[in-house]
Amino acid sequence: MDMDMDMDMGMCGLDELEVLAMSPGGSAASAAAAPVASEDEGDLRRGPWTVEEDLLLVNYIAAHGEGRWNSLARSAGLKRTGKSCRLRWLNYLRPDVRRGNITAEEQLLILELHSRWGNRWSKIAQHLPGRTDNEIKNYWRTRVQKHAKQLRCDVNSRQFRDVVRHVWMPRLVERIQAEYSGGSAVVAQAPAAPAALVAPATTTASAPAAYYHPSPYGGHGQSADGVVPPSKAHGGGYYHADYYSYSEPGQEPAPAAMSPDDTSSALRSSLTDATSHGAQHHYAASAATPTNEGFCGAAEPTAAGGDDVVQEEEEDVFAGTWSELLAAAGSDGGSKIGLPDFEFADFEDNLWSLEDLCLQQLC
DNA sequence: AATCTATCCAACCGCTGCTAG
DNA sequence: CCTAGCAGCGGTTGGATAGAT
Repeated sequence: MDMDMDMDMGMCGLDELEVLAMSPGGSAASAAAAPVASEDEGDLRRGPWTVEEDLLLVNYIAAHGEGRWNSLARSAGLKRTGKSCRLRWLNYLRPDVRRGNITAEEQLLILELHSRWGNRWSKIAQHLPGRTDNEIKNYWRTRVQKHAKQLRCDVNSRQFRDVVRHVWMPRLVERIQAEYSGGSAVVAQAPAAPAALVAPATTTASAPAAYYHPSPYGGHGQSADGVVPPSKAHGGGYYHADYYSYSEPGQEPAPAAMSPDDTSSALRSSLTDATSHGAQHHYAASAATPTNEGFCGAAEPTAAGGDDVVQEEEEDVFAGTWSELLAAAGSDGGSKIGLPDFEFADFEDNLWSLEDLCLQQLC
């Protein structure tokens, strides 16, 4: 786009680069590539944030709180737009932001909530403590859409939604149950401890190290546990080891579900039912409610309406085969069926391995 | 070792809705 | 009621990195 950033390697000394190597925002390379101010738009900076900027922002918010981002940016001495400050804070610097692997529970929740609300990332993120809308959006685009593509169907197509609902989500439920029964369970998925609070060498004495945690990322393939203390949730809510008991900010954590809608309780009951009756079939039954069905075809209220036509066509092409697939997934797993003509071999992610799914459920 | 490709994610942009004046 | 400013949202892009060739 118009990311006409000046590349200025000279802005960082070697010492700073060492610091930047463990700084939020990733690698030293990316930090080193941070642009100096683009001189247009009144000396406003764009591009990757530097450690110094992060500290300015964190320190200012620690002292004055969030909000009024434009004036905050000026007051903090940041040559950034308020928008940019807000984004950096919410997506990266906020102390309760959680990054790293999306757990099976989170995947399940994302799939469920997306089936209800479509690309309402912010709304979905509200139910995933510590996760940002940006991260969920990225997850969806890079992971879920990738698999839809490999299945040769539109991510919003009926076929894909059915596979998600009847095959992948039950599989995730199974996995979660296995984790529960295995003892490691969700507790192991939940962040074990807050990340070490490391302030860069350039941190001033007044820099609130408690607000500054290093990125768990190291670039590509990052896999780090989240950094959210299990009892603290995004937005001030409470996050339990059993996150199906997530309660809204301001509410006391409760042993029973206190979700704003029936999402959490539906998932929990599905899990409970599945525990005693067999995961995938029971979940599939509960997930395939008329409510969810009604969502089909309206997944993207803001998207171009032309997609519906495409989806209809896809249904014509796949309906029979997918019906068989899904029927087999929902009946006794003993029956062999003809598999639709998509490729299995490329799935490396075991959470999403269709090969695995087919072996377990269909073959 | 060099090059290519795929993946991931931070950060940007444009748009919309809200609200204060 | 109108308008400007701001906050927030969703879509998109560019760069870094890892893995494949």
